[in-house]
Amino acid sequence: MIRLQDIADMAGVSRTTVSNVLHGNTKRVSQETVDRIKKILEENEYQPNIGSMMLTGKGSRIIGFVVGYSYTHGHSSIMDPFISALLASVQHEAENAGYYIMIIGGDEEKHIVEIASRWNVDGLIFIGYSEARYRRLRRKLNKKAVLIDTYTLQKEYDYQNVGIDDFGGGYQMGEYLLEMGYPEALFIGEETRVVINESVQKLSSDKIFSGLINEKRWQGFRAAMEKNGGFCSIRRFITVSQDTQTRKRQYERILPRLLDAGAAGFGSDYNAIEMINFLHDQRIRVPDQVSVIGFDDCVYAEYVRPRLTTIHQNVEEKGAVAFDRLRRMIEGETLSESSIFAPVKLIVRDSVKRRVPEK
Amino acid sequence: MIRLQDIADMAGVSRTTVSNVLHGNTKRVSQETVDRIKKILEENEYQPNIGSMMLTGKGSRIIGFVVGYSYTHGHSSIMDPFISALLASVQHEAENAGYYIMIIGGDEEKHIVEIASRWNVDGLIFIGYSEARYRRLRRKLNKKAVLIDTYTLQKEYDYQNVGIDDFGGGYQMGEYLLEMGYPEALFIGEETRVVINESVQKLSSDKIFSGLINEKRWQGFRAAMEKNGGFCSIRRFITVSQDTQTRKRQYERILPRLLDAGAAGFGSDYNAIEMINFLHDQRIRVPDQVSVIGFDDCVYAEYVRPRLTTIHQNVEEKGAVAFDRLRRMIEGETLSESSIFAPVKLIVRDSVKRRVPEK
DNA sequence: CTGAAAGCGCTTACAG
DNA sequence: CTGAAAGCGCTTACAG
Repeated sequence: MIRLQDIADMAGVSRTTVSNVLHGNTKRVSQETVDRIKKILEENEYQPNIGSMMLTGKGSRIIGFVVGYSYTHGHSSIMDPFISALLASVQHEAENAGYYIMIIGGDEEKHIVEIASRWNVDGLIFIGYSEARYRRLRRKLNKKAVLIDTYTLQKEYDYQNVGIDDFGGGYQMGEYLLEMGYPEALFIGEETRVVINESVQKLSSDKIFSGLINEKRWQGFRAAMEKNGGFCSIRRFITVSQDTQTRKRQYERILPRLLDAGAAGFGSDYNAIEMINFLHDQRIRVPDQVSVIGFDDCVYAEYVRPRLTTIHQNVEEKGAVAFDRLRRMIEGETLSESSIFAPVKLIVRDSVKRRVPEK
Repeated sequence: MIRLQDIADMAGVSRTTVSNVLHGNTKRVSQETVDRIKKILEENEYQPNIGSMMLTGKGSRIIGFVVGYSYTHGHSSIMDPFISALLASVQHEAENAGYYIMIIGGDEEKHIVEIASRWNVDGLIFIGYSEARYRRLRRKLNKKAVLIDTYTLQKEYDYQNVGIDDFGGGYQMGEYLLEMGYPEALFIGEETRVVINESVQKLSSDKIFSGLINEKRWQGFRAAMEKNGGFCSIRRFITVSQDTQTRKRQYERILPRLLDAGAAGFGSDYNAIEMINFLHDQRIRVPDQVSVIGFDDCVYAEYVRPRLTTIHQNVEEKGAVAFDRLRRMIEGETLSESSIFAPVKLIVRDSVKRRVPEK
C-alpha cells in the first residue's frame, strides 16, 4: 500500500504539500508542483488509508444501507425482491463512485446510531422508515440521509425522499379496472407494522411506512373510480394482516365479495400473486372469473402464470437516484427539491380480462 | 464517543493499562485493577474507534461478501433469491457477533484485492467462485476466507468450503423420478460462465462454479437411475445457455424428448419454474403430461402453481455456518475439516405425478 | 510558496 | 505492577 509519504518522497516535497493538492488547497502551491504531484498521484493510483481518513474526521466513504424492518411477508427483508433490487442498484452505483455499502439491520434505533457513529458513515439510505421514526433517530445522528418511499411532511435540506407517484399508480390501476368493466373492484393492501423489540404498540401513532403508501395508492384508485361521478366506498379498501396464516383466512372471508366485484387491485405484486395462488387452489380461474392487478412490477410478475398485469416502477433507477442524491449531499451540494417522485406506468399482461356484460 | 483515555481517567490508570486488560495481557496487571477496569469498560459500553483499529493493524471487523458474477439469469446476482437469502443470513449472524458486512462486487480480481486491502477486512466470504479463480486471487491476498459452494481439490487451512451434498441431492432426485415411473427422465442444468471484462475465454479451462455443481448433481441423478442395473446415457444430461432467449429456443428443441421421457430434474428451481411456465404457455400440463423437479427449494418453490417438488437445502443455516467458521478462523482457531457438506432432502409437492403405465 | 509539528485514538516494546 | 513514549497514516493551523 502506497502512503502519502511515499508520494511526497517521489515528488521531493513534504506530506503537507501533497495533502494540500489532494484537497484542492492549491492556491498556496505553485502550479508546477501541483501538476507534478497530481501526475505522481495518478501514476501510483494513490488511495488514502481509510483508517487515517476516519481518524482525521474526513469521512469514511461508507454508506449505511438501513433496512427498517427485519421481516417482510415472513422473510428477512433483504430477501424481499424489491429491497434486494434496490440494494443491488445502490451497491452498483456506490462501487462506481468509490463508496462502499455497509448493511445495517435497522430494527433498533440505538443500534443504528451506534454503528453510524462508530464507523463514521458518510451518509445513510433508509428503506421502510416512517418519518416519525426517522426524526427520532435524527436527533441523535447528524448524517446526510436519503429516505426511500417515506412520505415526509416537513421540508428539510439535510435529508431527501426518493419515492414514486403512488397516487398516480393507484389512479392508473383504478382507471384500467374501470375501463375493463369493474366499477366495483376492491383494493387490497397489507398492513405494515414495525416490530421494535417487544413493543409494536409504541409505534401505533406513527404513520407507518407501507401503511401510508397503500393509503396513497388507494386514494388514487378511489379517485379514478369516482372520476365519472361514480362512488367508491371506503369499504372497498381492505387491509389484510402481515401474518400469512391470518391473511389466508382473510382471503377466504373476502372471497364472496371478490367474486362479486370480479376484480381487485393490490398494494403489491406479492399479495397479488398470493391471491392468484389462493384462487388457483380454490379452483377459481384468473382472469376468467377474477381479474387481479399488482403494484411494483417485481421480477416475479413475469414469472407467474397468468403473467401479472401491474403498475411498473423502476427500482433500479430509484436506487441510482437515491445514491446520486446522497452522494451530492455528502459532497456538499445543496439540492433544490427535498422530494422526488418517479413516474409509474401500467403494464398490461394477462391477469385482467375484460368483463363480459351479463345477459 | 467514549475513548480509551476516558476510561483510563475514570479508573485512574494510564491508557496502556486499559489497553492491556482489553487485550487480555493481564498477567502484568493486578487482579484488582483488572476487575475495576473491566467493570468500567462494561458500564460505558466501550467500543474502540474503528479508524484506530485499522491504523494499528488490529483488524477492522469487516467481512467482505464477494459475489463472483454480477449477473445470474439476467439479473444482478444480489437479486438472486439464493444469494440474497445467503446475504441475509450472513448479515444477521455478523451483526450479532459484532462484525460488519461490506458487499464487494467480485467481477474484477484486481478490484477485490484493492478493496480488501484498503479496508483491511478481517475475512472474506466468496460465493460463486471457482477454486482456480480463488487461488489466483489468493496469491495477492492474505486473508481468511470461506468459499460457498466451491469444490476445492486441495486441502488448505486458511480457507474453507461450505457446501451441500450435491451428489446426494441429485441421487434423491433421480431415485424419486425412477420410483414415480420415469426411468428415462432428463436432467437439465444451466451453464455458468463468469465474464471478466471482455474475456470469457480466459476461464474456459477453469472448473466453473455452477458447472461443477450441476455436474455433481447430474452424477447423483445418474447413479440413482443406474442403481438397479439400469443405464443412464450422458445424452440425458442437457446443458442450457445462460442467455434467456437462447434457453427458450433450447427448451423448444428439447420438448419432444421431454414429452417422451415424461419428466425432468433441474439443476435449479429457477430453471424448473421457467420450464413449468414454458410448458404452460405451450398448453402442456404439469404434472399431468410432464413432471418437473427442482433443486434448492428457494422461496418461490411454494409460490408457484403447481407447487414445486424439489431438493431442499437450508440456505439460512449455510450462511450461519459459513460465517461461524470464518469468525473462528479470524479469531485464531484452527478448524479440523477443510470442507463441510450439509445434507439435503427431497420435498414432495405437486409438480411430479406418478406415471400411469400405458396400455 | 513550502514544511515542521501537533493531533486524531489506539497499541506495544520498553523503562522503571 | 504501571506508565511514558513512539508509531500507525493522515490533516491542518501556523511558522518561515
